[in-house]
Amino acid sequence: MVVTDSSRLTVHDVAMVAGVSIATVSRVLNHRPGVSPATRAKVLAAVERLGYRPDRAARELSNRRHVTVGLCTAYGHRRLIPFFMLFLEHLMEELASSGLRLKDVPTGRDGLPLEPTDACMLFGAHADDPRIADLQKRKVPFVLIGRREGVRCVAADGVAGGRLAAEHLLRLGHTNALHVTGELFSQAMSDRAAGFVSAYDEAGAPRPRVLETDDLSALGAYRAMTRDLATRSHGTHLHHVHMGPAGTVPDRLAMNASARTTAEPSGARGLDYTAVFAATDELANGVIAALTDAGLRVPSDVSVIGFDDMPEIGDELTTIRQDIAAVAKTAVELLHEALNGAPVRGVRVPVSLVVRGTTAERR
Amino acid sequence: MVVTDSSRLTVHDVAMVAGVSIATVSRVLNHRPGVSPATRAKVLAAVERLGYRPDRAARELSNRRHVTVGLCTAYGHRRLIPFFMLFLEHLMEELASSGLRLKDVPTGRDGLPLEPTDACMLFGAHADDPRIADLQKRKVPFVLIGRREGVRCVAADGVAGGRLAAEHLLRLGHTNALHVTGELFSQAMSDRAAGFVSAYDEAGAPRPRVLETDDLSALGAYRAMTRDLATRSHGTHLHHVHMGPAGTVPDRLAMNASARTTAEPSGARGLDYTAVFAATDELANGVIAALTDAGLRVPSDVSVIGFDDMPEIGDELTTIRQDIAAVAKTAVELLHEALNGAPVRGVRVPVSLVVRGTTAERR
DNA sequence: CTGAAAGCGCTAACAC
DNA sequence: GTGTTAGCGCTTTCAG
Repeated sequence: MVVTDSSRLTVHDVAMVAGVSIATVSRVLNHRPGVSPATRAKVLAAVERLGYRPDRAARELSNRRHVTVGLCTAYGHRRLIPFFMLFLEHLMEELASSGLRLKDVPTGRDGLPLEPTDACMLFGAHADDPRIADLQKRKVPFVLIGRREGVRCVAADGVAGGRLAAEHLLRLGHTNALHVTGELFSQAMSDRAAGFVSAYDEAGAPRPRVLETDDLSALGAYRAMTRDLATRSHGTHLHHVHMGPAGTVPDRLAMNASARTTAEPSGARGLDYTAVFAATDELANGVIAALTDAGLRVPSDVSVIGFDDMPEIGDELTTIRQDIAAVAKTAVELLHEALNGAPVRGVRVPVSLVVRGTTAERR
Repeated sequence: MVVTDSSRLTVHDVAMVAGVSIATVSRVLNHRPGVSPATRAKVLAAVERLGYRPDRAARELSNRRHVTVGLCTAYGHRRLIPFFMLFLEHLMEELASSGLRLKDVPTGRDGLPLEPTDACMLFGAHADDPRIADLQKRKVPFVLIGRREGVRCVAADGVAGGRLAAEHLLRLGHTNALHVTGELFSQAMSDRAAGFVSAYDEAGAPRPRVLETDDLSALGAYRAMTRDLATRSHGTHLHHVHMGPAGTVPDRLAMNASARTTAEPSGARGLDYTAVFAATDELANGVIAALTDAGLRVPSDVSVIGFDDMPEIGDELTTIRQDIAAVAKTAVELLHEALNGAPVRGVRVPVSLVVRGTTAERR
């Protein structure tokens, strides 16, 4: 009935190709010391050539000591953020196939795991996240998915992404833009905003207004946009942008980001922008819906660009793609380094612009 | 003799306690034929007494004649539906610990896996889903997460859930209710609606109006509600409810569900309802946001009840809880039955009412 | 430094 | 019916 998968690559295949024993292959794969650089290279070459991926189940079974790694994330919102789920899938895959066992421990309101774990993956750290100090004090090895001086961390390059978005928009003639984002309190959000805004500054274009929402869902963006649209169309009342706690936002952003009004009339309906950069694809979705419901067309009236390149968001959205697989892979490498007490390092994964149908030249 | 690691219970322990061999234990655990009822009972007793749980990794490794089970779901929306992700987690856990390997094969626009798999888990089947016939024709063992005469299926009892919601609302005096739901084309949605509506019918209360949205997200509900609120407040134009293809919706629902207007003035702002039953918690979230943005208070002006009891949705929502773990567990059992060619059966998992803060007595 | 061999916990031939 | 035994793919002593 069921066909056996005889084509499964094993350590034996790799050992054979590399001309070594399976034990050596295993050593190399587990970054174990005591293998000559030459043999190591041979093994890695064989792995590469064969496209070998260790079997997760076998690894788990063999590894007697299970390192459980806890997931520290914002309280109660895990499954509500699709991007996070997507990333998590990659992370679990990487973790599992590197022999580690991800334990999905419940986290308290402070975002820390309620049960003790051998290590931690930290998500969405704030500028002054207390969790980091806590983890350091308790000497729990951890890696931060994000960016932070002096801690082991990895993330997509938000600043570069914001820049790419700005350059794309400017190239299309959108000298007046709006930036819709989550709370700038978050490092990821403020990086993206910083890159975007500074590119506009450097181009000598008016500094984009920043519209923050505390709800990262499409609905959150929709509500914020709709409110903003209503306020703006009256042309008088300035929308109040809620900023994070003082000091957590880069100065260049904190200074009356919302208080500027463009002198020249631009865009449809007297809007002060002709393009929107949303900090995530999901936010972009909400932005587009709000724009559409307000009778504006995308991209002919307003261009919209997102960030992440979530596959589910649709195949029309112009966005900044981040290499989720690479981030996850790096995160796991860093975790191993943490477990082995290697020196701390942070890595930023490059992003790229994906032009699709929601951006167009300014009319 | 093999001395077992004190920390881990194994088949050996069970075999020892039951006074049989490990092979027999394995047979019992895998519902394999050829074990006398007496021995089977002894083994099960031992398992029970020891609290033994088979090791997932070992099972997977040993079961190398992999049965890959594909996931057939709506195209491109997987991660966008939190509830689905939650269910999936349970399902994967069950599948893995029963030795099956869930292969997350990409599905085509028709919802069928693009790569051949040994079996399938089918999600969200429609009344006349072509995928079912296709699977049957190709003789691929499958189980449907949903409800459908004549196929192996399991789901929470939507009809009973709708009923519970109605009874709760009626008990609070809400004789006029609105039902916000996804496309009734979906069996789950129409079951919930049917239970809800028929309970109102039987109570002699006005039949609740049904508001459908093709977007199951909170944003979808928000937009639908907001549009409805705007239309209704003028008190003239009747909102057009889009119904699924003819014949797919129970007659009792299809008949001008939206064409009735209550004679008596009820609720705030001349709304024709004082309570809303949302077909999912996520929809409920959108409904609450829309109500709130329209200046209505929940629950003092309008009561809202959801369905699913998603942990992330917040701890304030009154809802109908479904036992996700039980559904997942049953799904896997059914899949094994399918693999073994056992007779087809369908199971409905009971649901329960969870009263929290979004419902209150009608004023 | 590298290889041979003994399992990790479980399933499934194959014997009895 | 039930027990024996040989692996599943990998890690890891322990020799060489």
